[in-house]
Amino acid sequence: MAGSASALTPRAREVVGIARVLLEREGPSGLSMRAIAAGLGIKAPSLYKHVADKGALEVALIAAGLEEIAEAFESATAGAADPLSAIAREYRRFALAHPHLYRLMMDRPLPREQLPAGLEDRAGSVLVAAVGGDPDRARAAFALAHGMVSLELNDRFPPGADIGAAWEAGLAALRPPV
Amino acid sequence: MAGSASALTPRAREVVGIARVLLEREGPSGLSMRAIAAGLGIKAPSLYKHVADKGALEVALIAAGLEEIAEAFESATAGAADPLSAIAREYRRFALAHPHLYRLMMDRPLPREQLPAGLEDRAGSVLVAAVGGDPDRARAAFALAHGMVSLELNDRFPPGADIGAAWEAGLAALRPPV
DNA sequence: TGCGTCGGCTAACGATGTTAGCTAATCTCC
DNA sequence: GGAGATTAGCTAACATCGTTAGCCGACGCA
Repeated sequence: MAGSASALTPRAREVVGIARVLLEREGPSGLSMRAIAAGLGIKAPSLYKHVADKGALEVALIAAGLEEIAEAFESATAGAADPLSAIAREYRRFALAHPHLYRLMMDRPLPREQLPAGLEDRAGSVLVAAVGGDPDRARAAFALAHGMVSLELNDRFPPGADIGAAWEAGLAALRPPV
Repeated sequence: MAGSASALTPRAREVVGIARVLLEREGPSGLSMRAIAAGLGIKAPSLYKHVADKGALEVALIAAGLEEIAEAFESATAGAADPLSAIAREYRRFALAHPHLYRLMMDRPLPREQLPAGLEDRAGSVLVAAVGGDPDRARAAFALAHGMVSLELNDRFPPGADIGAAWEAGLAALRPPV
């Protein structure tokens, strides 16, 4: 019985909704309990009637993000000629569209116990298939993708680097052999 | 004239030294100005006589970490038969030995202006050579390495995953062609 | 001797997450 | 319909955080 998103009361879902907007619009420093409360027209302490603490709120955001990624993977690979590239495209698109959420999701240990069961495997199994069935290659591909977007979001490549070409170089190396 | 580590006064270097110990031992939440000051037997406001603010202190830690990595790369590739594997080994070793410092270094945009000039390129050029000269492959290798250690540090691989095998799968794909 | 810089100090401010305890409204049930 | 319980808000407050202002003693040096 992990506290999954569906276990949230309607008002709690509003809280998470505002939190999401604030995080995406103003970054992590804008995600304060007082700001979230203000977005709902209430005061900060009242939030604790709906959410255990800020950590639980973040877990809800993480779970929502993971679900969006899993759905994107599933629909992108359905009948795709090159599923690995399709996944890579979706992964990068998500990270660039939601940079603060992506960091919140990835820059800390996974709170497995508090996540809906099976969520983690959903995205994983699609990737294993796309890479040809080898879980080690799938993990390398996961690392490549996470590393690429993480470095891109944190402005780690030298100015002028052709990030698309770097992606293609990595994917070409990891694409399943014919 | 970026404020490089060598531009620090001796007392400031002590401050950074305590900060490093605190960060590595207690994690980012243990890295407070008051705790650093206590480690020196003084009070927090006195720190500002030696360091501009907490951000500058973090930049000093980041610069120190980058220098250590660059040195490790250089000595590990000197005359190595398989330089790419040597770099990968050093990279992972550093990240696992200093997880909190690694996160501090990587989980944010690079403060290029405040870093000693050339520091960034030092590690980069070694990697480009190790991968066979193609900068795109070098960036993919960088992403692979950062992704692998980031996922490992954040406990992102399923329990029981053979992380060494995943590394090898990725490196094998990116190793320069004979 | 006197002046200036250096490196401490205390007091305080504003922001953060969070708790305790109150209250008004609403729901449930006899 | 009235009584009790639950819900969902509130104010006040606390500890902790980074940081600033302003004071003061010790030391170097002319």
